[in-house]
Parts: sequence; C-alpha cells; structure tokens
Amino acid sequence: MPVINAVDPKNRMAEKENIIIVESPAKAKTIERILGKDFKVKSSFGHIRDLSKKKLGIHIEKNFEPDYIVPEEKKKVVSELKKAVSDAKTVWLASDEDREGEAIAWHLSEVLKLDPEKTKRIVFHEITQQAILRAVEQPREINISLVNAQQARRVLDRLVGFELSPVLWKKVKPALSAGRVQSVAVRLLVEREREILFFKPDTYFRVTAIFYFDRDNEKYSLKAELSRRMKTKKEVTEFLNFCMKTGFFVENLATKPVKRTPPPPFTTSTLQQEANRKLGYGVSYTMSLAQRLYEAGHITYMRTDSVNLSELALNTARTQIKNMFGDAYTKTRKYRTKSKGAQEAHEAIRPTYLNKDTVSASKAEKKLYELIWKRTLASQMEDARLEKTTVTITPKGSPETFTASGEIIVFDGFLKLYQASSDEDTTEAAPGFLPPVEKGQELLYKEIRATERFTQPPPRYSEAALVKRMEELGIGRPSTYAPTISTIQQRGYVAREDRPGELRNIAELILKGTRIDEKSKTESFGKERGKLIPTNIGIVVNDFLVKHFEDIINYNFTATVEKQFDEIAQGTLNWTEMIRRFYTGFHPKVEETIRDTDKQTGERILGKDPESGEEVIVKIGRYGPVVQIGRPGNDKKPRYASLRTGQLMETLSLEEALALFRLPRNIGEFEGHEIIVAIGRYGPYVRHNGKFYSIPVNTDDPYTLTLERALEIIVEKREAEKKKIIHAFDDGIKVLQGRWGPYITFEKKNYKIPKGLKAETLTCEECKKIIKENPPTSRKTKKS
DNA sequence: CAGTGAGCGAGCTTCCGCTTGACTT
Repeated sequence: MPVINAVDPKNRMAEKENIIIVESPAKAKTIERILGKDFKVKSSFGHIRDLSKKKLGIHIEKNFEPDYIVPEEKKKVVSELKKAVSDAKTVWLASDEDREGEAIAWHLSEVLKLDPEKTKRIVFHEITQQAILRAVEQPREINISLVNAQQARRVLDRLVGFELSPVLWKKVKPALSAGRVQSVAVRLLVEREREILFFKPDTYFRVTAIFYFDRDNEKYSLKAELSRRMKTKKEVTEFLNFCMKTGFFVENLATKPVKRTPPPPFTTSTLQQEANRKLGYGVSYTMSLAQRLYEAGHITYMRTDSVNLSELALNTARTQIKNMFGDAYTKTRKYRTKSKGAQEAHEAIRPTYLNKDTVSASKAEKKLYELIWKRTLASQMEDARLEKTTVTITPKGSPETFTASGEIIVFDGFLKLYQASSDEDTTEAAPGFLPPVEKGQELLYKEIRATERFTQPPPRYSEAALVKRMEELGIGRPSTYAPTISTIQQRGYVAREDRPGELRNIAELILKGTRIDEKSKTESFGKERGKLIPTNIGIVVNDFLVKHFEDIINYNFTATVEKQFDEIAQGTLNWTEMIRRFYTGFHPKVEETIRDTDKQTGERILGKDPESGEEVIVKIGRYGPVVQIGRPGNDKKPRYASLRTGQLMETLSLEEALALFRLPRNIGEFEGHEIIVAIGRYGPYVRHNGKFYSIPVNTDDPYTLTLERALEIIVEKREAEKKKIIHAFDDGIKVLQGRWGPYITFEKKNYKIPKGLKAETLTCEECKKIIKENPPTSRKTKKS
C-alpha cells in the first residue's frame, strides 16, 4: 500500500510526497519527530481564512453567501503552505475533528486549490505513531455538512455582532460591542450584582455547645451544634435558661462508611477554576502558562473540553501510581464529558509524561504543571474511604438535639495526592476525630453559645467562576473563555475589583455555669477580592439589550442554535435556510430599535436639591456617569459632578449624590497658594501649588479634612520626598530612591543606573553621560 | 492622573473561534 510506504522512514522516495497539515505548530513538531524527518508536517496556525474584518462580509442578497478573505497576517502562512503543497503527491488534512477543524480543512482545500484526488482528510486523537498510522489508513473526504454547520455558526455570530454593536453606538456610546457570547456573560454579571445589591439578609442564631466529660482520669471535650437554627433572641434565651437547669446525654451514636471520588482530569474550564482557587491565577495568566508548558512538550493541548485520557496515558498512570503508592491505590477510570456543546477534539489536559512529577520551568509554570500532574494521577486512583460518626446529644426533657460529627480516613486513596476544592466558603474546619463517647453517656456543658448570623447573598463571580457558568450554559469555547473575559473588561462593561467589606454588629449570648452573658461584637462581611463587577455602562447596555433583544441575550439562545447547527451537520437542515429564518426575525427588530428608541442614558431621578429646589438626576453623560442638578434651558445651567469609581447609578442615594458637590473644597492658604481637597481617579487628595498629596483613606475623610491636617499631610510627603533624594545636582539632575531601586531623573524623564555603578557615589558628570547615552525609561502608555 | 457637561460632524468602532507570535514592563 503506497500509504504505508509513505510513512516508512526507510523509503527515501517518500520525501516530499506526503504533507500533513495540522493546526498547531507545536503539534506539527511532535508529529514530525514521530514520523521522521522524511515526512513533511506543516501547520496552518488555526483558521487561514475568515470574513472581512471591516465589512459585514456576507452577501445577504445572494442567499447569505460569505465573502472570505485571507487576512494580512495569514498571507505568509498561506504562501508557505502553497509552496509546500505544490510538489506533494498527497496532502493529508489533519485538523481537529470538530466543526472548526473541518472548516479549516475545507478552507485549506479551497485556498490551496487542492486536487480532491490527492487530498485526504484524516483525524487522530493522540499523537503516537500507532494512532497516526491508523488514521492514515482510514482517510475520508471533507464532510461538507459539518463545514456548513461552521459557516452557519460564523455567519450567525457576524450578523448578531455587526448589527447589534452599531445599535449601541447610536443609542449608548461609540465603540461598544454586543455579541452572542459576551452579552450573555455581561448579563450573568449584572443579574448577580442585582441579586447582591437588593439582597435582604435574614438573621438567625447558630447555637454551639462545648460539652465535657471525664473517662479514666482523662478529660475530654466535644463541640456540637444545635440541629435547628433559632429565629429570635427570645427563643434563644428561653432555650439557654432551659439548658442551665437540665442535663445532657448522648442519645445516639452512629457510624457509617462514606467514600470520596477523585475529580476528573482537567479541561480548560476546570483548569482555570482550580488554578484560580489553589494558585490565585487569573484565567488568561493560567492560559499563557499552559501555552508555554504545551510548547515545551510538558503537557497535552490546553484548549479542550474533553476529560478523556488516551490508552497510553491510562497505562502509564497505572504504572506510576503503582510505583509510588502500590497496587491498592490504582483504579483505572474512563471519564465522559457531560458539558453542553462539547466537541471533544482533544484529550483532557494532562502531563505528556506522567512519570515526571515536576518540570524545569518558571516558578508559576512549575506550580501549574504540578497541579495538572496531581489531578491527572488522582483521577486514576482509588476512592478514599472514610468513616463518619455522628453523635446526637439531647438536653433532657427537650425536643432539641445537638449533633457533633467526626470523620476518620480508613483508606486515603486519591487524597494522598490531591485535595479537591470548591467555590463554597469553607469557614468551618474539616471534621476530625471525636472523643470516645458512648450511647447513653451523661455530659456536662462548659459553655453554650448562640451567635447571631446573617443569611448570605450569592457570591460575586471570579473570572474562573464565570467561565464555569458559561460552560454550563454552553456559551463560548475553550479557546474563547479568556479572550471573552478580556473583551467585556476592555469595553468597560465590567471591572475586576476588590471590595473592602463592611462591618456589622452581631449579638451573642453565652451560657457559662449559671450565667447568661449577652455581648455584641462586630464582624466584617461582603469582602471580595478580584471579582468581576459590572459598571454603570455595563448595566445600561445590558438592560437595553435585554429589553429589545431578549431572545438573543437569552441564556438558552446558544443552546437553541446549537441544536440547529447539529441538524445542519447531520445534513438534515440547509444552513442558509436556517440563517434566513433567523435573520428575517432579527433584522426588522434591529431597524425598529434604531427607529423607535431614544438615547439610553440610564437616567434616574433621585429627588430635589434642598438648597435650590431643583431636580437631582443621575445619568450617563458625555464623559461617564454624572449627577446633574437642574435641567438646562432658560439661561439656566445645571451643575454637574462625576460619580466616583465604584458608585453605581442604580443604588446612588440623594445624599450620596449631593455629597459629590461638596468637593473640591478650598480649605485655606499656605505659602501663598490655596489648598484644595478633592477626590480624583486615584482617591482623595490635597492639591497645593500644582502638587498632589494623597489623603490616607482609612484615617482621614476629605469632606471634613481640616487645614491643620492638610498641612501635616503636605509636610509629611515633603519629608518622605526628601528622604528619597540621594543626590541633587545643580542643573536639576537628581538621583532618587524609587520603589525598584535608585534612578536618575531629569526634566521629568527617568533613567536607569547602568549595572556596576553605585548610586551613592555617582557624580554629576557621570549622570550627564548616562542621560546622554541612554534612552529614558518609558512610562506606561495610557492605552493597551 | 487629579477635568470635563456647546454643538457640528468625518471617520471610526463591532462578532466568535481556530492558532501563535512580536511587541512591551
């Protein structure tokens, strides 16, 4: 068979006769290594052709005929591929086995004008000689129905994106965007934010007790919690008074075996979540680390929705686990993907060589690798077996019960290697050992404590949590999760932010001996770190889209069209018919919305200004959210004040709005210049003689800051600046101590001190020379 | 970086999914 000869490295005639084209250059390299140098393997670097970037690129009047072009940055790849293909006898199109991969193969055959006679479509799921040879033995033709499903997907996304975005430019603000995926992501965040903002917490009391007993001259104590939450302080007080007068005994003691099962191997989404929880990485950071590990050959492909492991991986995992922990710890498990819309073109994310427990790479890459290694092996390990004991303790003569539970590990199984984590707040310590209590045994209380608790709103989304939710809804793909999150931030719809949290008072009743003490203590709540929070613009855009295009912004829209794409892929639905049906419903709504709606400013009337009696409103103005007192007209000019970062139009009160007008304040004069207090982009500040002095946020309030305190801040800052000066030469050249070490500054430009020179001993002449010969260190550019 | 809030209007912005650089700090 010529095919087999072709991949036989011994057959010199095979040279250049066969070319395999794959999507990724790293994959191409690996395959080339496996098949030997005689075989040519090229990469397409993903799609080589797409709709025009600027124009719609769809001839709607010609039955939605797409107008494909080779983008500028892909021309080099295409011309190289053309050259490589020109003298090949057979071209093997080996792009991924999914919708996009099939389309890539089709575009390649079109653009490279491949002869169907000498073109073969193959797919393989693992990169081993055996798998590739097997694939080569089973070539097929390009599946045009699958390609059509991709074209439908592409055209639909373009129509939605390029018709909705201009509506936003006209009705909200230029350069905004909307799309099937990003707009739903923003909707998730806006709706979650509203749930939190309008959450009305309920209070209840959590009652815990510490019991004690003696046995064989040993003292034991046991912490237990009341099975029922109590609603009111009255109820709690009555209960504690009852407890004071009664005794306690162990009513029941039950032990049952439980088992824990390891989590499946990583997909893109679960890797992003786990790297976020365990290592604190953002999704794009995780992906760039994974990319580097992949390119270095340490892990398999990192953009995947599959939890499947190859036979090879299963076998090496078993050996590896056996070597490390023994046979009892192995358990071969095959996982099936259950997430919506998964296309399974790749394996799960796993180490290429499971016997390598670490790799030489950067610290962060190493950590990520080790996480992947542990997770992969753990997925092939035995369940952990535990024994869970629950003790029920009853106050005599009461229907209430306390319970205490403990867990002991009988067999650790996969827990030897991997601790699963979850998004839920686990403030409770893991249950551990229980002291040796017996059924019927009498217990005494050391203390019984009732602490007021508040019900919690749902948590805000982290980047990784949003990815998880999107995956559940089938929205977006492994290759787009990270970019989508960047896009919605770039558009200003959401921001990654911290929230300091607030304090609140909680009541606590403590029964000790025969006394009930009532205390009040404070707890902080609502503290958030690095969460995605919608902005005012994000909220206004979302509400507008939900109002006029609910069917597209709907959480089920993607699932619905995916069903139709599947029918197209099956050959039972014509793709242009599907698009036509969609477009005839969609397009008129776009036109109608442009015609019938006003500019969306999200205006809210907050009330009347007590001083002027004018109306106070908040809205999105030319430069962003602004409070306005009065309406323009009749020679009257409204007064304006910008909202501060983090203030939401939706929840802004009249008081908060009016407070914005109390700044900037002129609080006096110093050295012949006035002192102004205001709040800027970077927080509250004092301005004096063109210089800015930050006001410490925790200790001072800009609204009440006194002249004396302002002077202190100015003097302090001056002293600190003085300390920074290492040298101050005559002609304005200074050597300063900066955050990252000493540097030279001259005419508002900074210069690095070359290696080998000491800042303390620098002379004026040396500095001049450095300035002359070196470029200034560039300051951060505003846009990026 | 620390403000702005008149009005006109030319020319621009934008989608989702495949893939990596080639650039900075």
